[in-house]
Amino acid sequence: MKKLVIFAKVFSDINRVKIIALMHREKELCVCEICDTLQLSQALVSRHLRQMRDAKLVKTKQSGKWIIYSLCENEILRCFLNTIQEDIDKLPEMISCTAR
Amino acid sequence: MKKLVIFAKVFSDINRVKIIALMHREKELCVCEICDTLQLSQALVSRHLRQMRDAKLVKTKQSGKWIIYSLCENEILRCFLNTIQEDIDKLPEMISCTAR
DNA sequence: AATTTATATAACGATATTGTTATATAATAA
DNA sequence: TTATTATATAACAATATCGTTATATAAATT
Repeated sequence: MKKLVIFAKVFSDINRVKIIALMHREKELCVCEICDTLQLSQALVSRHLRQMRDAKLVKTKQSGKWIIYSLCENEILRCFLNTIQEDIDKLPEMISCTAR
Repeated sequence: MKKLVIFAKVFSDINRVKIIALMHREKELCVCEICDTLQLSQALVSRHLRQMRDAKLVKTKQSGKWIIYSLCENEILRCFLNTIQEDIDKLPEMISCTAR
């Protein structure tokens, strides 16, 4: 129940849901790709990612100067994602990090 | 996506999740049964129920001076509930409204 | 070594949410 | 009609959250 509440908190913000949806579609993303694609400030995205990481919803790996984020495998998350399948198609087109 | 966010907001508070879990187990509840069973103040329960009603997660019917609350049928809700099946068994024993 | 680039964090004001206490409303019982 | 009971709402302080701006850190490039 506590875990559900922690996850629900993550899903209770539209920008975090967009980030999760994008991450689901693209599998792996660096921070600047999220900022550029969703048109959100770097500081905001960084903090949202931190919250998602604290909730153990995303994991990271370093690749040079980039931090690559991806979703963790999780039943609650899978269930959540099922409910927004149509919205995932409506996400903006990916703006890739060309430097990478 | 908006609907998921609205629902997630409801699920982002432990007391609301408890109310929903109890309602799932008991099907129909008046406000005082929720207060007594979960040991929460009437004003607090009343406001939580309002939020859940605004999110169209619960419906009500009047029965004399009691307002009977029950869950709406809903895919996202069903999915949420699946993730907390074990916790539902751990909920406190029902304190029924004897006057009713 | 100095600069640039990617990301994280701190500080801030604005707003939202929580739980409480007090009060209002509305149905029933006396 | 008055009192009681069930529920809703308003007002409040405490705390949390959001998005912003400014700054820190750390890797890579020059």
